[in-house]
Amino acid sequence: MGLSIGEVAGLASVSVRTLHHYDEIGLLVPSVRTESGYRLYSDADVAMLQQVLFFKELGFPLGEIARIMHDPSFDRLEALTMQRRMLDDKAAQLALMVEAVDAAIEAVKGGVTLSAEDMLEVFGDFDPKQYEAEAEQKWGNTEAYAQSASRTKRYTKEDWQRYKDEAEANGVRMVELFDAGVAPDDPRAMEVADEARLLIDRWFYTCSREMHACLGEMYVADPRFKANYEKMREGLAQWFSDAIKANSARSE
Amino acid sequence: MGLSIGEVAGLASVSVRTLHHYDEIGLLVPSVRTESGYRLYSDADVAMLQQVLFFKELGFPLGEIARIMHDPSFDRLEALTMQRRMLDDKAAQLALMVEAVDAAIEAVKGGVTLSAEDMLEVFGDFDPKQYEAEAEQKWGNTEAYAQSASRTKRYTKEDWQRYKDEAEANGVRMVELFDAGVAPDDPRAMEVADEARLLIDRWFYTCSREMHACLGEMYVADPRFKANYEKMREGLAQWFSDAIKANSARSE
DNA sequence: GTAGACCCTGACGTAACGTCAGGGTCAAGG
DNA sequence: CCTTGACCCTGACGTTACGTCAGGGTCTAC
Repeated sequence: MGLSIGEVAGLASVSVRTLHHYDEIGLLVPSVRTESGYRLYSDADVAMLQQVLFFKELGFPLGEIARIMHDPSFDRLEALTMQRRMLDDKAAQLALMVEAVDAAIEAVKGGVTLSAEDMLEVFGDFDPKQYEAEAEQKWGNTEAYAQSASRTKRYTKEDWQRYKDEAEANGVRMVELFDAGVAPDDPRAMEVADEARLLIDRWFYTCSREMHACLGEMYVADPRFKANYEKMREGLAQWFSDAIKANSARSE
Repeated sequence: MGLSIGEVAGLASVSVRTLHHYDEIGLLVPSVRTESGYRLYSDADVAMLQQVLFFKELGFPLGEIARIMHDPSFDRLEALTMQRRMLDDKAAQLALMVEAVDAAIEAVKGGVTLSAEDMLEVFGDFDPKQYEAEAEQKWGNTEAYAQSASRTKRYTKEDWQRYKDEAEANGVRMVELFDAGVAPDDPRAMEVADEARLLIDRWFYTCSREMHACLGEMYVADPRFKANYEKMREGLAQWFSDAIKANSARSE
C-alpha cells in the first residue's frame, strides 16, 4: 500500500527530481514517509498527481495549481469537468494549427507568400490565463479572498453590525454629495471614496487605491454590484466609480 | 516592407522580450536593422518565426530548433510535413487524455478508485526526443552550430574580412605544399591542417583535433565542401583531408 | 556480506524567458 | 518647433521548473 517515488515517476513519465520538486514547493507532499525517510505515494496522492499533470498540460503554472488544489472548496469532480472542457479547447486549437500547417504547405508548393497575419494568427489563441481567471472565480482563491475568509471567520454578530453601521454612514455621505451635484473628482467625493476603501481595508483585506480602482470598475460592470448603488440613486454607481478612480489617481 | 518587433509580437502573441531572446541566441535574427537600430522583420523572417513556433509547440528546445533550421540542408516543405505529422500525433495523445479525464470522472461518480497505472499512463506518451532524433538524422547537425550561431551574429563586416584574409593565407600555404608535392603526413602539411583547425576554433566553435578529423572526412564526402578545395587544385580535397587525419592522429 | 539498484538531502546549473533601469526614436499634436 | 507618449534599444538581474551532480544512507539478492 503505497508506491515508491521511482515507481510513481515511472508510471507518470516524469523524473524523480520533478516529484522531489513538487514535494519541496508543497504542491504534492506524499502522505507517508517510511522509517528511513522514503516517500510513499498513496492512491489519493496518485490521483492528486494526475490532477496536477492535467493542469500542467493545460499550461497552468505550478503555483496556481497549488493554490487551486489546496483551496478548501476545491472539488475534484468540478476540476475534472473543467479540465475536460479545456482539453477539448486545446484539441480544437491544435486542429487550427494543423490547418495552418496545411495552408503553409500549399503556399510553399504554389510559390505563394502568405500574409504575416495568416501565418501567425494561430498562435496564442490558447491562453491559460483565460482559464486561470475562471478557476479563480470558481474557487475564488485570490490572496484577498484568503485574507477576507480568515478574518471574517472570527467576526461576531456585533462585529458585523458595527461594519454595517460604518458602511451605511459612508453610504449616507455619498448620497448627500451626489444629490448636491458634487462632481466625482471633487475633493469631498474623493474623500468619501477613500473612506469606503479604508472600510474594506480594515474589515476584509488589504486594499490599495489601485486595487480599489479595479473594484470601482466592477461596481459598474457587474450588474449585481451595480444594483446595490443604483437602488439608492440612479446613476450613483457610475458617480461612485468615477470618484474612486479620481481618488486612486491623485498623487498621494 | 518589414514589420516592427512590436507588430510581429502582437501578431504571434509572443512578447517582445521573446523575440529579443530569439535574436540573442541566433535563432531568429531579423534580416534588417534600421539606421537607428530598430529590428525589421521581413516576410521570410515571419515565415521563419512560424516554423519556430510550430517546433516550440511540439516541445522542441530552442537550441534544437536553431540547429535544425540553420542547417544548410534544411528544407521548409519537409519540415512542414514533419510538423503536420507530429501535430496529428499530439492531437491523438490529447484525445487519450480526454479519455482519461472521462474515465476519472466516471470513477469519481461511481466511487471507484482507478489503479495508479490507469491514472498515469496517459502522460509522457508524447516525447519530443523521439522526434528530435528524427530531425537530427534528417538535418544532421551538432551542438557546434549553436556556438557558431551565437558567435557569428556579433561579427562585423571587418571581422568577416579578417577571417577571410586569414583563411585565404592558410589556403595559399596549403596550395604551396600541395604543389611542391609534400606528403599529407609531412609535419609541414600537418602544421597547415592544424592552422585550419585553429581558424575554426577561434572564429566559430570549439574544434578539437578529433572533431576536425570528422570535418576532414566531410570535406571529401560532401560535394559542396569538396568543390571548394577542388576548384583550387584537383585532388586538394583528398590531400587536405589526409593531412587533417594525420594531424589528428599525432599524439599531442 | 557486499554489490548494485534505489532513496535521501543539499546545492549549484540551465532554459526560456519576465522584469526593470537607463536611455534613444519618432509621429502627432499644442 | 518642441514636447509628449508610444515604441524601440541594450544590459542585467530575477524567476520558474526543473536537470545534474555530490555525498551519503537503505535494501534486497546472490
